[in-house]
Amino acid sequence: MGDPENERPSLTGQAEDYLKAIYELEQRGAAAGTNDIAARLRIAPASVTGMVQRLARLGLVESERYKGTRLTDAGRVAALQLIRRHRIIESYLVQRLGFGWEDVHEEAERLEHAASDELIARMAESIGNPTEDPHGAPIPSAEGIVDEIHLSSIADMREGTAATVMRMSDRDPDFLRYLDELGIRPGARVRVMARGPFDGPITIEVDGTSQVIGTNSAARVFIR
Amino acid sequence: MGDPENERPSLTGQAEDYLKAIYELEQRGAAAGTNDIAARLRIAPASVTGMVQRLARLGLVESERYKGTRLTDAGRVAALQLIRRHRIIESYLVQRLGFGWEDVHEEAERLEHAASDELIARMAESIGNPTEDPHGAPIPSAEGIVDEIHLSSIADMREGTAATVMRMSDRDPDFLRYLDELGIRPGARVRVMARGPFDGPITIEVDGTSQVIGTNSAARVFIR
DNA sequence: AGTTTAAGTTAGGGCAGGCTAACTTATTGT
DNA sequence: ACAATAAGTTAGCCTGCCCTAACTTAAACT
Repeated sequence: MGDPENERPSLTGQAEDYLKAIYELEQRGAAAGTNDIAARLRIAPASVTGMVQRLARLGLVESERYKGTRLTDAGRVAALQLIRRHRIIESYLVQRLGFGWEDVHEEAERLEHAASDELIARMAESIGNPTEDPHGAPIPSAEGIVDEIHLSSIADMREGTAATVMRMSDRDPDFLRYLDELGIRPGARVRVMARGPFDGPITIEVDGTSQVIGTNSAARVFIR
Repeated sequence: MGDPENERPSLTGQAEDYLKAIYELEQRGAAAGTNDIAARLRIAPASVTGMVQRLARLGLVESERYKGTRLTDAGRVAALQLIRRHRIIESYLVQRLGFGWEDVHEEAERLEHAASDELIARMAESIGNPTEDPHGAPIPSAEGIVDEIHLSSIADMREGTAATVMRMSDRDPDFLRYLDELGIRPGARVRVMARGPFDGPITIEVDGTSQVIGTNSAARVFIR
C-alpha cells in the first residue's frame, strides 16, 4: 500500500531552478546564454557553467560551448512539472488563503521545491483544477505538457484598438501592485487612446478611466 | 508597507532540524547526547559534533564536551517556532486538504522550512488558530511559547481504570494507521480490561470493542 | 584499580554550489 | 582585417554538510 517512491527524484532545488530559468529563457526563441541564466538566478556567470555541465551529464540539457544551452525533452518535462507546482501554489494561495496576486510569487518560489505531487494534486483539486494562474500563465499538466501561446503586448497595439488583458509576469510585486491600481488584470479590457512619438508614453483606457503608461510597462502586459 | 525582513533569519533547514531534534530529546529530561541526535536525524555521530559546534557559535545551544547539548533560550524559541510551523501545517493539511493524519508528518517536515510566517499565520487563521495538532500535540505560539505537559501512557494504567487519549507521536505512519484501525485517536476513551504478567500484552476496550496491544505500543499512546 | 565498552571527537575526504580573477573565444565596428 | 568588446570558461578557493576511520575520554564491571 502506497508507492515506495513518492518523493521526487534526486534533483536538488537549485538544479530545478536552473531548469526553470533555462525554460523561460528558451521561450524567447534562442538557446539560453550563460549570462542570461546567471542574471535570472542572480549568481555569477562562472557558477552557471559548472551547473550546466552537471545538468548535461544528467541528460537534462544540451549545451554547446559558447553557443548556449537548451533543454532536452527530459529537462523540459522536469521544468514544466516545477512550473506546474509553482502556478498551482500561486493559484491556491490567492484563492484559498487570501494572498494578493502580487505577493505569491516569492512564496511559491520556495514551496515549489518542498511540495509533494500529492499535495499539488490536492491543492489543484481544491480550486477546481484551473488551467491558468492568477497572472494568466497557463498551468502545465502533471505530465509536463502545456501550450504556451505567444501573445502580443500593449506596446504592440495601434492607436484606437482594444484588447483583453491575458497575462503578465509574476516576478515583480511592485509592478503588479502598480498594474492593480490601474485596474489592469487578466480579463480586463484595454483600449489604446494615444501613443506618444517614438517610444513615448501610451494613453490607455481601462474600466472607463484613462491612464498613461510607459512603453516598458506596456511591453510587459500581454493581450489578445 | 510590509516588513523589509519577512524572510526568516539565516538558519539553514538542516540547522533548524538539529534544533528541533535537540528540543525533542531534551523533553525527556537530560541534555541531548550526540548519538541520540545522530539517531534521530539518521546521520553519523561524527557529523553531529560539527553542527553542534556551529550552533554553539551562533548562541543557540550550549554544549559541554562529552556531556551533551542543551538549547539556549534563543535556540529554544527557534525550535518552537519551527515546531509551530510543523504542527500548523499538519493541522491545515488534515482539515483543509483532506490528508489522513498518518500521512502529514513527512509533508510538514519539508514544508516547515519553506513556509513564511505570513503563510503560517494565514493557515492557522483558516482553521481557527487551533491549540493542538491532529496527533494531540500542543501548538506553540508565534513567539515560541508552549506548555508541554507531560502525560502518562496507556502502559502506565492499572487494570480496570479508564482514561481519555490525548496524544501520540506523529512520526510513524504505519503505527498511526494501526492506532486508527483500533479507534485510538485523540479524544477516544479507553479502559484497561486486563494486563498480561510482566511485560505482557494489554487488553483494552475502545468504542465498546476489546483490543489487545503490546506494551511498546501502549507506551506510545498518551492519556489523561 | 584496571580493563573493557560506550560515547564522543578529530582527521581527512567528498559533493553541491557558490565566489573572484584571469584567460579564451566570438562578435562587432570601423 | 583586425582591434575592441562581450560572452563564456577555467582555475582556485570557500562554506555547508555529510561520510569513514582512527583516536580519546568517560563510565562500568569485575
